[in-house]
Amino acid sequence: MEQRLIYFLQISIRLDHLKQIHALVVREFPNLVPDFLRALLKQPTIRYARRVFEAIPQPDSFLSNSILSAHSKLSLHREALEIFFLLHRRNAQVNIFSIPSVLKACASLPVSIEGNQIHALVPKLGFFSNIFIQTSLIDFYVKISDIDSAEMVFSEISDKDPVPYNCLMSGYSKSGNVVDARHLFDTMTQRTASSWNTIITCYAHHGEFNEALRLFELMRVQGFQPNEITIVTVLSICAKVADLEKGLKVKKLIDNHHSRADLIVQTAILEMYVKCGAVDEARMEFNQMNCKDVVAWSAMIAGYAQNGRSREALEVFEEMRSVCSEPNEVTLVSVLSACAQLGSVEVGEHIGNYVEGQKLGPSVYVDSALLDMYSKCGNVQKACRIFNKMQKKDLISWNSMIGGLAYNGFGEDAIALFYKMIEENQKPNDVTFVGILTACTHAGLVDLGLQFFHSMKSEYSLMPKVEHCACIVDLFCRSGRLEDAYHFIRGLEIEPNVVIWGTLLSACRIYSNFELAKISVEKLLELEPDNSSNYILFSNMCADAGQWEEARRIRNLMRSKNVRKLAAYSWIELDNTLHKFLVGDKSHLRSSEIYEVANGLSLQIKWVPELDLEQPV
DNA sequence: TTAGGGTTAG
Repeated sequence: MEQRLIYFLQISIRLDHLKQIHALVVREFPNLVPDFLRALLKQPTIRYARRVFEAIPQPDSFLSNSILSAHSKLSLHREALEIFFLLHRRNAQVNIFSIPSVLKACASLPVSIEGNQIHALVPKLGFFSNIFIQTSLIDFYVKISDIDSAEMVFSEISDKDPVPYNCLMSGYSKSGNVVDARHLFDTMTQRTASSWNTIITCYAHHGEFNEALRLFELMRVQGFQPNEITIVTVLSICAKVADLEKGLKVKKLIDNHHSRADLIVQTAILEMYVKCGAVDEARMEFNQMNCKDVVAWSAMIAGYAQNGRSREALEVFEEMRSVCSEPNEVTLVSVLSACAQLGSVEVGEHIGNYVEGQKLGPSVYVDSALLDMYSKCGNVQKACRIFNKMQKKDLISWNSMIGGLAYNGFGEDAIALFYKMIEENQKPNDVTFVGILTACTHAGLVDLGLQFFHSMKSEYSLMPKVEHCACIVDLFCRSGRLEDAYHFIRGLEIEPNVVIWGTLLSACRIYSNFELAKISVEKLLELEPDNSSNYILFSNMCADAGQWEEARRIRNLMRSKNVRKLAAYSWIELDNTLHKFLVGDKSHLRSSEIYEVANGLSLQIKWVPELDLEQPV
């Protein structure tokens, strides 16, 4: 009978059944109460377990620890803490095993006062130098960013056990102290694969990818077998540096020594392919996965979106929904990013309505992605409504809204929003300045734009990047101040890129400045000798100015380099169908209808150079 | 029954 009861407990999750068994246990088999309780220590029944436990007048320490660790494992940290302090108030048996669980709860919440109280209790309870307690204390202090206390506990350890070293090392890493983390690593006499993982992660988090990869090599030279965590860490580094060759070498290690079945490892391989631009290989990896979790689906969707293949990203999302996989915040953000790139009003509205209908809690990530999508699809009003409704805004929400207003031609609103952002104590970053400088160019506010540009360094300690300089060049060029633009370019500390010279060249065509055009085109032909538009623009200018010899020289140069002109395609979406056509294209069945709709509703028409016509200019 | 390190995003 007793065995059958325990069996029923293991398979029952319905509360009414459990209550019946509980009644039977209490009445007929009181010695089975601890077994009954332990059987309840799983996700669906843990709350009932706690009520049963609290009704036991004097639980032994084994049972108390089981309750504590079960709560801790299920991430019910607040409850674990309450149980511990209840036990302590009741003067119940608390032994050496209780402390790590409850410290883990304090570290995870995190709550520093309670953690400090437990630290103070440790000597009172007679637990002086237990390595598990000391390690948990270090971990707790690391998680509450009290590195001094972590160091103090560490200095009391006489044992050379690597785990506390790993904990403190990760503490140094998290507080940005790479030097001390490395010093600690170097002084370790006993290392484990985890020690190597911690130091490799430390360098990776601080952007020192080459040193991280060097340590990975050293780890193998010293005979340490990389585990799944090493592999995932190193694959993520290969992804960040877009080193496909190295990534493939790491992948080979898995084929030789590890099970490929690990979903996290497979997702890391997928991500490595994605970041190296090998999306088709990523898809193959994705197809090979036996089971796919939400992370794998999201990674594949983001992979297509990040590589400009938005339609495929949306197809994967549809597939995900058709197999009843529940999307999370990250999935939705990736899908919205794909819609934003697509710039399609209809698809954007469709996905936007779906996301808004998901009844998620407020999410700054999803809301920012939503407003970004709406503004990139041209619906700034809707973007503003979302932005205004957001209870919490972070830097990226502000940047998305400022950029959204600026790119849609609402320059003055974008600038007003920037002042509001400063008023609300949100510090801007370099992306914010790309937004407001763009706003100034669209609103023709040259002086204000220059003022913002100079304030980057003087007020916000931000070094202007090449994209900010390009904005200033654009600012001068749009108001016809070509000489100022050129003077500005010459004074730059950073190397001007194709955007900068290209902006100047286009302005030279508009304002017929032949001299500056010549200078710009020479730079452009150096930087991108295969771009046909530079040759064409300049040769047309030469022709306009009657400089036939120069025009011929440029065209010959273009021919000799085998540079061909790309045809400009325009496309429009109508009734969920994408219609593409060339200039003067009469072949499209509904092109007249499309023109009509486009003109009447001022729908977006984008010009995309795409096709090599294989004909000389 | 007790400790450390990893994958997806605007």
